[in-house]
Amino acid sequence: MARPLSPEKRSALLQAAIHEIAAAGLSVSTSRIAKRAGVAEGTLFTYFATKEQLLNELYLELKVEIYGAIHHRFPVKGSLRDRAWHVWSVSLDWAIAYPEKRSVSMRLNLSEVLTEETRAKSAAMRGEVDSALAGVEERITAKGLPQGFAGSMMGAMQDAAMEYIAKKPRQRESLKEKAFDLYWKALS
Amino acid sequence: MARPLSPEKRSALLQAAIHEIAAAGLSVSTSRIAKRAGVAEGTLFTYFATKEQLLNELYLELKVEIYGAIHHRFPVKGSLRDRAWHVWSVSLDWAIAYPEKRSVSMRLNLSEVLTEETRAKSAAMRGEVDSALAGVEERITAKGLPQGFAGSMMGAMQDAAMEYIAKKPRQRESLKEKAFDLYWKALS
Amino acid sequence: MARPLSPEKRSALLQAAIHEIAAAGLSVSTSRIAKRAGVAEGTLFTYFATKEQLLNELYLELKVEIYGAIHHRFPVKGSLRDRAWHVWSVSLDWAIAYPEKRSVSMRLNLSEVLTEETRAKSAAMRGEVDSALAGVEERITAKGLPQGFAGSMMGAMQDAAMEYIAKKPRQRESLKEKAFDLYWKALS
Amino acid sequence: MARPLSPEKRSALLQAAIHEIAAAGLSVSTSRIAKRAGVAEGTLFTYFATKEQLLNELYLELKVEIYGAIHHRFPVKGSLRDRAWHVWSVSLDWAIAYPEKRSVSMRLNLSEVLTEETRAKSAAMRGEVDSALAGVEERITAKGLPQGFAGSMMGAMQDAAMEYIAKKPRQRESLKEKAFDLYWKALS
DNA sequence: GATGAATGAGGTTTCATTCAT
DNA sequence: TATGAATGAAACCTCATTCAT
Repeated sequence: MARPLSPEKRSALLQAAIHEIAAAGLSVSTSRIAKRAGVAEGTLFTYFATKEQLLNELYLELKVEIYGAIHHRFPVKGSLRDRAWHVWSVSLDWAIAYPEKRSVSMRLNLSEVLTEETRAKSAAMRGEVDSALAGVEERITAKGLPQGFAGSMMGAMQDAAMEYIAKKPRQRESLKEKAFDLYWKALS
Repeated sequence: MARPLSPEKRSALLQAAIHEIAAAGLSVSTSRIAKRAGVAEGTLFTYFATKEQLLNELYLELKVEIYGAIHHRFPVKGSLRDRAWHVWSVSLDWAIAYPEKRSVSMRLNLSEVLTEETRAKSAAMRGEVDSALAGVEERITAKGLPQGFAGSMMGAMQDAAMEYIAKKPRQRESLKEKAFDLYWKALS
Repeated sequence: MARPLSPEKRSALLQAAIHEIAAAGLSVSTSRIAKRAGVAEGTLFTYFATKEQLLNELYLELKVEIYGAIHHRFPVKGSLRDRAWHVWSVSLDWAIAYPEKRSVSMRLNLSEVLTEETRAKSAAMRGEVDSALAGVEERITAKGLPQGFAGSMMGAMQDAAMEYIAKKPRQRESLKEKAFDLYWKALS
Repeated sequence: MARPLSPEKRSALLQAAIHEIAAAGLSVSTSRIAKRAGVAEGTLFTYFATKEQLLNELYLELKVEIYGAIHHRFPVKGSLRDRAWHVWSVSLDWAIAYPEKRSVSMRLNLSEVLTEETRAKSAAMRGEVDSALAGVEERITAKGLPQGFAGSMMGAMQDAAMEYIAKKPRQRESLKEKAFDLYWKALS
């Protein structure tokens, strides 16, 4: 093998894509991404066959990252509330720590570039988390709401929380907890 | 001015933009929009100076529409819960009735094309609704959460509800109510 | 209609394509063609949707031209030899007069860009000429050679003649006649 | 020189070029040729400095092959007709046996990639054959046609014959002979 | 005002060639 | 020598916008 594909370059390209997309949307040019990554225009295409592929891989990379963080030190034996809190806390922390990644993830999710395959893989990852919070779903379904609603609701409430935490980063922990309390109360 | 600008054409253009953007994203070409509206490419630019302006006006139009719907038959003298329910119900109905408009609105909101001015106007309209639900915000702030959080939370929870109502349209009213119950419980 | 598509521009583009392709092959860039035609790069694509389409239309245009020339003053009542001579003479004159067109026509014919449709249309035009020379084909088939061979042979012998006429333009008429004599002798 | 250039690889590259060019034209990428030859992209350039050089060498290789076949068992002492028949027969057989090579040879001949040097070398080879058929040329020049015309005419008539032999391979020998008869009659 | 041809900058992608390994 | 990643020029085509009609 002459020169192996460099994982650093691949990372640099994905990272560059994150910055550029967060700043200017999914319509950023591949040449800007390449330039920011410090590689030639053509090089981008030795790592990702098309722009669309780059975007799909980027989305999965982000999902792997967030779900990986959730799985890390997951309180398997904790109470239901403990487990829900873990998911809430970790994913909110991630969104706060990496606002660009969160922005890119949301944009991709709303876009038309994600393939069925990508969506399926992403759903599979989400499924693992959902099953870890099975009890929450049960409470929801007991109320006559559909399976999965609790998860969506958490995502939705986190979006709301994010907005305010971004404005007042100092009160971060306090806001995180208070918003979670609301969430938990709704389910109880 | 020989022939005045025709309101019908303006509407047709906005309507066409909604269809096209919902189907293919904000990157649809102005020529597609014009074609769908049944006018010439150039005509679009006599109604909107630039594509960006078209998009901004479209966003405001959508906001005017939804807030107008909310104001219509608003139960000014109703209980706080009644008023909250009215907002919840009307906006959810609108989102269900016009999924394309909702999609376009969300896309625009996440994009970089909205000007400060547009965002400000939109916020002003939202403010009117918020003040109609002043009591809700008070409850929230009493808990130490920031002003506006209740509104964001409603939007977020509606997004979650939407997703499921779209899947099971028959249970629409039931789901709407149950999801609202959760919302209300969180605030109580 | 705002500004109608200008036949002059279309012609200029086709003419420019002829010059450029004759000089540098089918791989000339659309931008060179546009530049030579004196129009903007993008304009080429308002006249021809793709480069491939430009090439196909160009081929047909050339075929129409040559077959049109053959049909003009065709000696319908002349002897078989007269008619064969007419075809021979006119097509050779055309090739001599427009060496670039001839070159482009040959290149296109050997290329992979011509669609089935284009080939079919071209064959239909050729068919008309063939039937005007029906007697020639009969002689050929009587010898056990396949239908169409006489036509191909004429084309082939003209190619050979062309080469030398190009070198000695002064002897043009003489060479034309002598080469035709060879052709006619082969068939007699 | 540690490892000498491998003749097998050189051959494989030329062979691969033939297949690819016959299928997709002279614009095939060097990387496709290399892949088909089973070598790395870069390796192609240790055997041929540029793509242009590869093409020129390929053309000469094909010419060497065909003229070599003609020289093989050439009936030096045969009658003029015998010698002409030998050339006719061998070259037509070759074209039938290797349609891809024939196609590539024609494409290269019509292209702009052949250098003066290549054309000169090719002409020199052709010259040898021509002189072996000196008598034929004499007949032609006696008629007032230029030196070389007989050879060109043979090529041209072979092209015509090829077309039909390809369609009816079974009648190959018969068609070969009949077409040669026409050729010979024209010259007599 | 309405039309749609004209414009040319800019987008994605390909490719011959170089060069680190 | 062989490899294939790296390069960046150049290709085809799209598009927002202008402007002659």
